[in-house]
Amino acid sequence: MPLRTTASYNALIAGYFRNHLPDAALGLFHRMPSRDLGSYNALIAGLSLRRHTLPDAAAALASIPLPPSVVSFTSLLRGYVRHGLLADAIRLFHQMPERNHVTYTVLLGGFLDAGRVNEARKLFDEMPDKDVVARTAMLSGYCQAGRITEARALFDEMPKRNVVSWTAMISGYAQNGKVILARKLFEVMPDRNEVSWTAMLVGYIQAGHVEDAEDLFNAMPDHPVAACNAMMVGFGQHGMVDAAKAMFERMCARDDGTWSAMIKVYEQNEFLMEALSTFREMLCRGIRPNYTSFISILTVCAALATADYGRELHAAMLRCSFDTDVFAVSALITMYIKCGNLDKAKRVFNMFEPKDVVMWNSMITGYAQHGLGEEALGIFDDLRLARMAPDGITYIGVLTACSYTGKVKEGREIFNSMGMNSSIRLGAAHYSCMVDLLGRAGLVDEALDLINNMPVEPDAIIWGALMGACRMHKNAEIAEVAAKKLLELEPGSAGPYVLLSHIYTSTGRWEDASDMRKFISSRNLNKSPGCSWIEYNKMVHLFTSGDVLSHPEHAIILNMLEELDGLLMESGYSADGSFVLHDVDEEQKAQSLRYHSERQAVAYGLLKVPAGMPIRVMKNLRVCGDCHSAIKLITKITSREIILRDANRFHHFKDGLCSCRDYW
DNA sequence: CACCACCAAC
Repeated sequence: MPLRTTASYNALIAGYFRNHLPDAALGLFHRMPSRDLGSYNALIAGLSLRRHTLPDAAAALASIPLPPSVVSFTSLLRGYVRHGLLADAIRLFHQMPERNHVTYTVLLGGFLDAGRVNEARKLFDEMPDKDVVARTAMLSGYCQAGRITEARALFDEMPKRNVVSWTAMISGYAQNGKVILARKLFEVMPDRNEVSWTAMLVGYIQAGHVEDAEDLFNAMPDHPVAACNAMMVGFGQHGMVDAAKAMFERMCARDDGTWSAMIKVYEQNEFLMEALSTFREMLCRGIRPNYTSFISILTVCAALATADYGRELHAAMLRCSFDTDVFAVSALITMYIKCGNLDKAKRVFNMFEPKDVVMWNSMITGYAQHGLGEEALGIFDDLRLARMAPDGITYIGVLTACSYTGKVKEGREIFNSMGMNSSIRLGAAHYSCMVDLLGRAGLVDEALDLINNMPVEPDAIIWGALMGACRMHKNAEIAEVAAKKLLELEPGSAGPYVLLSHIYTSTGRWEDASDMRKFISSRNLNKSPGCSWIEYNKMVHLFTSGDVLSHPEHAIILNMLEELDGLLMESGYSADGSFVLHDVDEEQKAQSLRYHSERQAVAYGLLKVPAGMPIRVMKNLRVCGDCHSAIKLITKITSREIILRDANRFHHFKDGLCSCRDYW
């Protein structure tokens, strides 16, 4: 048996740590015949990889029987930086007996990751001998902060540049929307590696130039996995799912990023089932999901509202220690919200520190979607107490909450306060929230006034909000104004015609209504198909409007639907026929109200979901008004609780009432 | 120790 050197043991220890086998590494460390400083350094570096073993790394450093070297200290410093413990890193840096250029560069990276660019620059200036690595780190720090002029100045000042510095500068231009400048540098750089090619490729993809990206991809000497992954994402962003899938299938060397890119492509293009099955296939092949694939799959879960699967994912995330990442936890919160589990969402939210603005927004928007105005405003107050700066999306959430709960006074105050806050740019989305708020509250004239005086061009969403308000408050005159504008902006869509005919009907203008109906049926207008689904027994059961027969258990579903009809009739319910018309845009070929997809899903839920458990139904479009009334009554007759998530919001039905208070 | 990919809210 060959004699093993201490150095080879040390290398093996480092390898075990890198491959997520800390126990094997520790075992070997304790078993090895003799240890040198390199062994202790490997141990410290390994224990610094995971956040929860950082204290062990610090203890190991303190207990080395030999005098520690710069490398020993720097390994722990790297651990602190990696896990965002910048205060500890700074403290350690100052305690260190000596520092080399690596030490400086590690801490520099810490400042840059935290966005503390000016402090990074201060440290950089204090650095005795600045090597090309430190310069490049500083340069890319400026680029990430969007300070491209300073980055370029640093680049021009550099005494020596290597391919990494060139690539950093190219990437900086590319990420800051200067793809032409990036290309110019790319053309003149002395030598390129595959990272340079990939950086340029990503520049094109982020600028939305898929064709240029494809040309560059074809010109590349070889195709690194990162470039293929980026290309897939680029295809996905342009709806080219087939191209992305072809790339995925052609690739022989896939990494975890490839899998998460494929899942992301499916998720983004609403191929939700494909996203789920791809994630499952990845697990089957024994590939550890990285946190990005968790994020994508949580987003899929949120869209499908598969609560049980979502809970499983949460458990898996905890096992992988991904619950420390803001992005992943935000996705988790949104998943719980969209699955209707607000308590759990709030608990996850409360536990996570430090929260970023997106996380606050997730929570505020979540409450708004559930029609919980008080709670949304409460979180908004907490946000301000925490001295967190709200952004434009925060206000969309808060205004939506006010709108859904009729808080006109609060909404007006908040809207006006936005104008004072110079860091918030008032966009069309904010105006549409406000138009919606005023319109729902019956202040249709004021809403029209607001539109006429707004500084940005009103879009289809704004006119649509006004139109909806007109229908709610039976204002045919303003509805016609809004419809005309809507038809200019979106000539192919059926929505405005349908709304208009509905308003004519409800205001007694029968002839106009009839003309409108004829017009709608004579033209082939865009109608999106309505569908609803329900998660049962780890499966998603999908129902489409007017088509009961495609479900394998259609016989019992039909029975249930008929039974429900009988019960509804007995309690004096009569179908509101006016919604048949309204539903032309919502339900493709709606033949009968009771075949609406949400009604089928509710029937299936009543059959399958155990008594005492709420029935959770999802719908891709806005809930039909007649179904809304029927479901209210169903909860009273059957003493069941039904939670329906439609395209806009949640409806919690219980004891014959809905949480939206019929205001939606 | 620096350059490329996979990443949350509307």
